Amino acid sequence: MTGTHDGEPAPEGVLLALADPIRRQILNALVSEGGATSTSLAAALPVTRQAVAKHLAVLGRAGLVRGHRTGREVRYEAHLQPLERTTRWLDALAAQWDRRLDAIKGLAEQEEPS
Amino acid sequence: MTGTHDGEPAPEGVLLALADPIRRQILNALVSEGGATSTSLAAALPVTRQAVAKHLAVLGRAGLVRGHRTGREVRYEAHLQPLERTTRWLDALAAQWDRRLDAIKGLAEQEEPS
DNA sequence: CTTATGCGCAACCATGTGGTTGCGCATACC
DNA sequence: GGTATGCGCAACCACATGGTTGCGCATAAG
Repeated sequence: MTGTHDGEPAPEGVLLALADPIRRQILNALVSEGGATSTSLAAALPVTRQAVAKHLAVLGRAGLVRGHRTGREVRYEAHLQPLERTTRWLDALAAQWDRRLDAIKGLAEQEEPS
Repeated sequence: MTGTHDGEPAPEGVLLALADPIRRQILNALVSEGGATSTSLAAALPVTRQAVAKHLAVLGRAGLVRGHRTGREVRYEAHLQPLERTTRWLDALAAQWDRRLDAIKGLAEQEEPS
């Protein structure tokens, strides 16, 4: 029972969202400028507004971005909580695996008298 | 000049690899058992050996896994350095964005006398 | 030598993704 | 009122992904 104690449900959405450079650029712009619209974002990126909208949807599903409508505009803002949860999750995962790997290597040395 | 000082080149491969549950299971098994073959991995997973081989290729491209051939078998082992680099990278990213968001919110309060 | 096992390669398929264009609607501007 | 702007929806396209099956080859086992 080598405790796989996961606990938190593995934030796949965040990993997936962050694995794309354009999505990172968008998030970066959102953070730098404290929010923006799909149109303004598209102006600074090499893709159309529609493509940006799709990326925003992905970021939204990951909980990294939320959009508030004001009049005919929709202003998107970054929400970093999921990112921080993911950071901790990843950290824990790496640590756990590291420990397990060390344990195994320790065993190997013991049971192999050379 | 709000220093984007990236420094490290953003480990997309690792994020992408880790965003898939099966790939995580594979990596987990590799860590737990100190290495395995595509065949033995497939036996414990709901997919064929070929599918596992493809996942191993993805993990390999991310530098998370390396395979050594011994006779007719190929034993794959986990390599965690890229994972740790990614952890640090993600951590730095989150911290940076957090600081920038705080800065922006600070400004907003200042220039808006209510 | 013959058989069994483990891998790699290739074809194939369904689905998802990232991108585009075009259109219609609602809100703001004059 | 009419015009311009911002968005959402839908169709469409090319390509990547995740999966399968089938085959052939090389190494181990009998």
